[in-house]
Amino acid sequence: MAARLFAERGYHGTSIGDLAKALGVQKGSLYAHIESKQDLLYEAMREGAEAFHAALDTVPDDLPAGERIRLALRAHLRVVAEQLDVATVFVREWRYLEGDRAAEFLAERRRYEERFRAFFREGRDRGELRSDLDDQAAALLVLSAANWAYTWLPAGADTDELADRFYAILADGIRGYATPR
Amino acid sequence: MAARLFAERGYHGTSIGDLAKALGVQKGSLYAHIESKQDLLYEAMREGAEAFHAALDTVPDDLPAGERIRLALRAHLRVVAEQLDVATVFVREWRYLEGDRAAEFLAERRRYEERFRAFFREGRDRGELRSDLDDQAAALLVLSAANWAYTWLPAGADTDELADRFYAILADGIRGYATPR
DNA sequence: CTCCTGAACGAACGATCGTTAGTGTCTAAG
DNA sequence: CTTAGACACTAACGATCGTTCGTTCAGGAG
Repeated sequence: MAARLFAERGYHGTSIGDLAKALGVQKGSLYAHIESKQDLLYEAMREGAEAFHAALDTVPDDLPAGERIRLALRAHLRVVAEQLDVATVFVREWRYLEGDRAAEFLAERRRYEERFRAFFREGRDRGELRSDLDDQAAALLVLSAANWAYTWLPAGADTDELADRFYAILADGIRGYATPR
Repeated sequence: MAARLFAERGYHGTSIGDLAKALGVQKGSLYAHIESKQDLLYEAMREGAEAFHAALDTVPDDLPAGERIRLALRAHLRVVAEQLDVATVFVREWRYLEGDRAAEFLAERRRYEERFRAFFREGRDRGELRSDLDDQAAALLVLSAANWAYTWLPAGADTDELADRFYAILADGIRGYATPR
């Protein structure tokens, strides 16, 4: 609920009064449930972190690297489309977290991105991807597409198909067969 | 100057007092130069729009599509690294623009992204890229990497080399030569 | 029934917000 | 020398901010 307004108007652009009105309640009443506005931001961030990690957990370990990347992209985009508000807070509004909570977010995100990077690194090391693959750049490219998705993904989109289209390009590239190097 | 604080703390997280202090001036004094806080956001957005378009203008028309995409990515990342604050406002803070100015931004961005998409569409139609290329998805992938860059690009990075690394992956893909389809 | 607890209320708090107004000072053109 | 304009100052405006307070009320436990 709070995530929706934070995603819509930004953390600093959303007042306690706005949140209270959205809940049909006086603003003072909110403090029976929270200690501060920061709490609401923190809760939304936690929800996002759990959703993204849970989605990654559904990717089987015993598939080739390419398949795992494709499924990881599917999983990520699904979270964005199904929990757009929470995903938006996780990707964009987290930076208004203060103190330890900002550090906690950064650790959470680092862990998430590292799980992604591992797909590429392991895939190359096992010979399932190009032996000359720049795994850092490749991971960054995919993570960029994933992290930017909240800006354009419509709420009910077919994210599986979209992820597959991204992956097809990523897998084989855009160069024409007959194009000279 | 205003762009720096907007990028750092967000538009709503930056007060007129903050801006005045950064300029070594009393906050009332700012109103000899602007009409409202919105003006500063608008100016930063305009600066960003001009920088990105000017960068795209440096890409020659008479190169193969692949080269133009590579150079466009170079140009974009260079703007992000060299004008990080303004780029951040253009990519993230624009949404706090009100009224006509929000619409103006959207038109500006649509135009920019369309120039990018044209590289892919024309490249495929001319046979310089894969004939079965999903140009919409490919453009979205590159634009995502471009638009996300402000979150991780260090200020003095070698963006040309980075752009080339991205392009190498985009051009030939990540799949191993011996990997079965 | 009484008691306790959780939740909501309405009013108020001090702080800060963006903005305006009136005044003073410096500079450069007439 | 006078004047106009640009720019900075201080002070204050009404509005809104996040938060606290004392109170009321409903419902379940004893």
